[in-house]
Amino acid sequence: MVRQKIQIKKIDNLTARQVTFSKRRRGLFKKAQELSTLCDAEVALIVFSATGKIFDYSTSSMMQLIQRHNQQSEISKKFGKQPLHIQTGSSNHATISKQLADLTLELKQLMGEELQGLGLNDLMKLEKLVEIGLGRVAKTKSDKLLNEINKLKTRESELVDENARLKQQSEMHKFGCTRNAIEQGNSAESITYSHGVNNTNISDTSLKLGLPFSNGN
Amino acid sequence: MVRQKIQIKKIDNLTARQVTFSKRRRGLFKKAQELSTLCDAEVALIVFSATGKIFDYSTSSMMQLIQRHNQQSEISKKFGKQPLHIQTGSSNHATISKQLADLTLELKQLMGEELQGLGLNDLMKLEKLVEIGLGRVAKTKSDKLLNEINKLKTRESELVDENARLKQQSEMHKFGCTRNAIEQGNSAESITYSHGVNNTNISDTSLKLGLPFSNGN
DNA sequence: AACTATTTATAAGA
DNA sequence: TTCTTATAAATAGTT
Repeated sequence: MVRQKIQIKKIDNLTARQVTFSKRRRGLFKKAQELSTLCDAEVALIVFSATGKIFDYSTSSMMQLIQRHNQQSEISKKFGKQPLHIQTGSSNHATISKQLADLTLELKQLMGEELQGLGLNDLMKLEKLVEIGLGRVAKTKSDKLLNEINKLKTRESELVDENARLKQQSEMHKFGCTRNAIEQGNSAESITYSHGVNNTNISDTSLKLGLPFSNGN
Repeated sequence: MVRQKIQIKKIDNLTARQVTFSKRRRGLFKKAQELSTLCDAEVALIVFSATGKIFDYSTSSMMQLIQRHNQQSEISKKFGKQPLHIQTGSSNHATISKQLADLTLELKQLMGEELQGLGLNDLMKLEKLVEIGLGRVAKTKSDKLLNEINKLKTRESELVDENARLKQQSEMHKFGCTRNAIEQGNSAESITYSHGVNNTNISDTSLKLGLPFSNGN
């Protein structure tokens, strides 16, 4: 663009490319700063060099920028509704950027961070959403474990009943000795004691980490 | 900067400010594009006008940019280690921006999205992390429920033992009638049947949604 | 939105 | 990298 006008295409020479990157990067960041100052705009700029080095500028902080934007437009709306996720349909850049910003704060807030700006009402709604989200994961396991508990309780009831019957029989023996001894013995044998217990076993692995996380709905 | 050099401070006149915003914004985006093309760099630029309108530019897409960066620098490193969260200590802009980008992808991936670029190895590591994260929430409840199951199992064992003893006693009665009837009767009464079962009850509320989410560690 | 006088950015060279 | 400088590009003020 100077001694000679250049084509806007990748600079072949590595050194020249690096030099130009350095120069233009600084120019870009300067312009970004000027824009935000002159026009009272919020600017976020991230540049990754070809070698992976990161440079960035943003008015306020990146989080604050995103958060501020979200506060005015998202939370009051979205927290009233249901689904937190973004729609991945649109390929429009502005939409994607906005979704990026929104999602970042949403997820942070779902994890209990960046909550300073929220009112009591928003916090209560957020709490509900977190409960729902976590509940979905937890539900499958809860259901399974509850099922096990119920099986065990049923089994216990059976055993209690049987025990009571045997005890009663025992009492009867105190007074009436062998009366009905043969039929009582048969019914007692129809229950398999240790087998039922083993059926309720759950592998240690799945319990320790809560795995696998099959869909709770 | 032209007919007269201007001060880099907020432009007072609203119309002038809006015009300047429009002009400089276009210039900024052009420069951003040129930088990325000339120097093979990744650029993400987001601008919010004072009125809240959003403008953005990014090489590839915002998500792809973030993802690509993460792929080369984050996943192989971070997925090998443990904590997913950002450290909020540093106020350095570059750090915050990078954390923002990282966190966004991390959280999406933790929720099972944006996984296209990951290799099998990364996916397995990610799966572990998801398991750990979700497991922390689920652990408290699992622990409690496991505890209940174990109580019930212990209780069942007692009942099974008692039942077996009573059954044996019953068998003895078939052949030896009331021999030892008094001492067997006493030991049977020392077990309280229905009380132990009620102690293991868990409120329906806490089970249905998996609430409250008290810390599992 | 267009024009242009000037400032600013920067390519090439040192 | 930094500086120099010739020149392209951006843009403030005006129309």
